[in-house]
Amino acid sequence: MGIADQLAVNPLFEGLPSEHHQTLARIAMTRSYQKGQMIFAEGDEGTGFYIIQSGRIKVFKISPEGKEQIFHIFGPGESFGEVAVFTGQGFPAFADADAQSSLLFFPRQAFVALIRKDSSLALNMLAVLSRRLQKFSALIEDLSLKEVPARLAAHLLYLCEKDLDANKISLDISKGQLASLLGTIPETLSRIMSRMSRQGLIRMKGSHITILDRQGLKDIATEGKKLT
Amino acid sequence: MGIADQLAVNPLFEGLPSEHHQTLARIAMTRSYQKGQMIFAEGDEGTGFYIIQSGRIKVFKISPEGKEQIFHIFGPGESFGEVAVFTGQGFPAFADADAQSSLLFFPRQAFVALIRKDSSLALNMLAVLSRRLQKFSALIEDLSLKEVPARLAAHLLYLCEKDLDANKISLDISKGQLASLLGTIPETLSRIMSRMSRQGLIRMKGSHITILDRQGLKDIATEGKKLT
DNA sequence: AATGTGCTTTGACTTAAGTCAAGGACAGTT
DNA sequence: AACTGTCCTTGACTTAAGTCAAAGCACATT
Repeated sequence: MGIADQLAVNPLFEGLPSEHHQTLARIAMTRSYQKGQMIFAEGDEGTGFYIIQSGRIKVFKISPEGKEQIFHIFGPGESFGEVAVFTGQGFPAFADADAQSSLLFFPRQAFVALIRKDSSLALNMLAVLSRRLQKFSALIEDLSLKEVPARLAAHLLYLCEKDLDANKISLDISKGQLASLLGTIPETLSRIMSRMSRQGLIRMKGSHITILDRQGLKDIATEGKKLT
Repeated sequence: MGIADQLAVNPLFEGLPSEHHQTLARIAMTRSYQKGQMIFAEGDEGTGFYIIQSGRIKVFKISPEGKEQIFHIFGPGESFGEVAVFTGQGFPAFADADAQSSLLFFPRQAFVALIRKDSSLALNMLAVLSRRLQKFSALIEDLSLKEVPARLAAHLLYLCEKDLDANKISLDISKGQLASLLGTIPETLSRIMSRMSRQGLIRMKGSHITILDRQGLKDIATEGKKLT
């Protein structure tokens, strides 16, 4: 499949005339990254943004003490780094490859020129950024208003819905990373998961989790219901 | 000053041809709100967005237990509620008037039609949303990676820079609201402020704060330095 | 089968921050 | 000047979650 065809099915570019996909494909540059390799650092000049062809990218921040908060883990078809393109300031976070990855890089100048010509592209971009803003709202809400069990419960339900709709989840990230995504540390996550198991809410076997009591999890996630 | 003239100096609309300011002025509707009056609730359908002419608007979420996290307090010239316009989903948070306010409301349909015609408007909107995304990143970082003294120190330094550059700050919001903006509660904020006073970092008199040791605050805000 | 390396779990302890409850301070009103 | 409501502060206590340290597991390699 050519690059233009990949772009045609991306939310950012869908609905655009196909000659624009051609143009986009021409300005895009393919870049490969090893697992663990850094893509950009916080504060780096934002010279463009990325779309993931394959692999997985982690976007995160680090505290002075070295603790890491993962903002998002992006997979194939998703884009990241757009914010710096439009603010003109540096990247607001770090990004590195969580696995061997292949990315498309869109240089800022060329992309802005394109967006100026095609308002559908602009609207698509606005939709993508708006949705990201919504996700961030949810994350802020969770971090400040809910405790860890609620965040975990919500996340498990989310995974369950988006993946296969059954009650089985298989984590594709390590529990340490999940902890960081939830704004906590592995020890705390581990303890809470075993409490949930003990109460019959979930069953755990390695990276395989089965949801046993969906309603119970919902109560913890949304109502103020406590995990004893 | 006519509405079109106000719009001309707004970041969202600057640089646009003046006939567009006329058009925008025509689709905008003026709305007034009493202090404490709700503008929209979380989940409400996003039929448009707002620009503040005068007054002050609070955007926030509420936990099931009733605790409130303020996301942002917007003042004259700032806009809010744009996200719902582009996602098509409901508003992701609550908004109410923190003081008697006068707003301009831009209905979604008409605005999207306009943005479709003028890519400069789209780019301005992208810049505004991107900047908001950056702010959210900072808030997430603070909430999950820093403790309250660091957040407070950072906020005081921020206020000091944006307002008059002297070392005097006068809070224009209540300390209770400041607590919520920092993701904590009034009691905790109060204790930390008095610790900072005791250590000679700041002087406090009502809603007037003087920064005595800028470097000391910086150390607490950015380095992992503790407040004893 | 044995070794090692990197996750994950568990336990004992510490700590930051929240809760509850009681005073103060202050501004506006009568 | 006394009253009232609101906001702010302080104190004693509780609790969620982080730290540190030690096993335990699991999987890959030799």
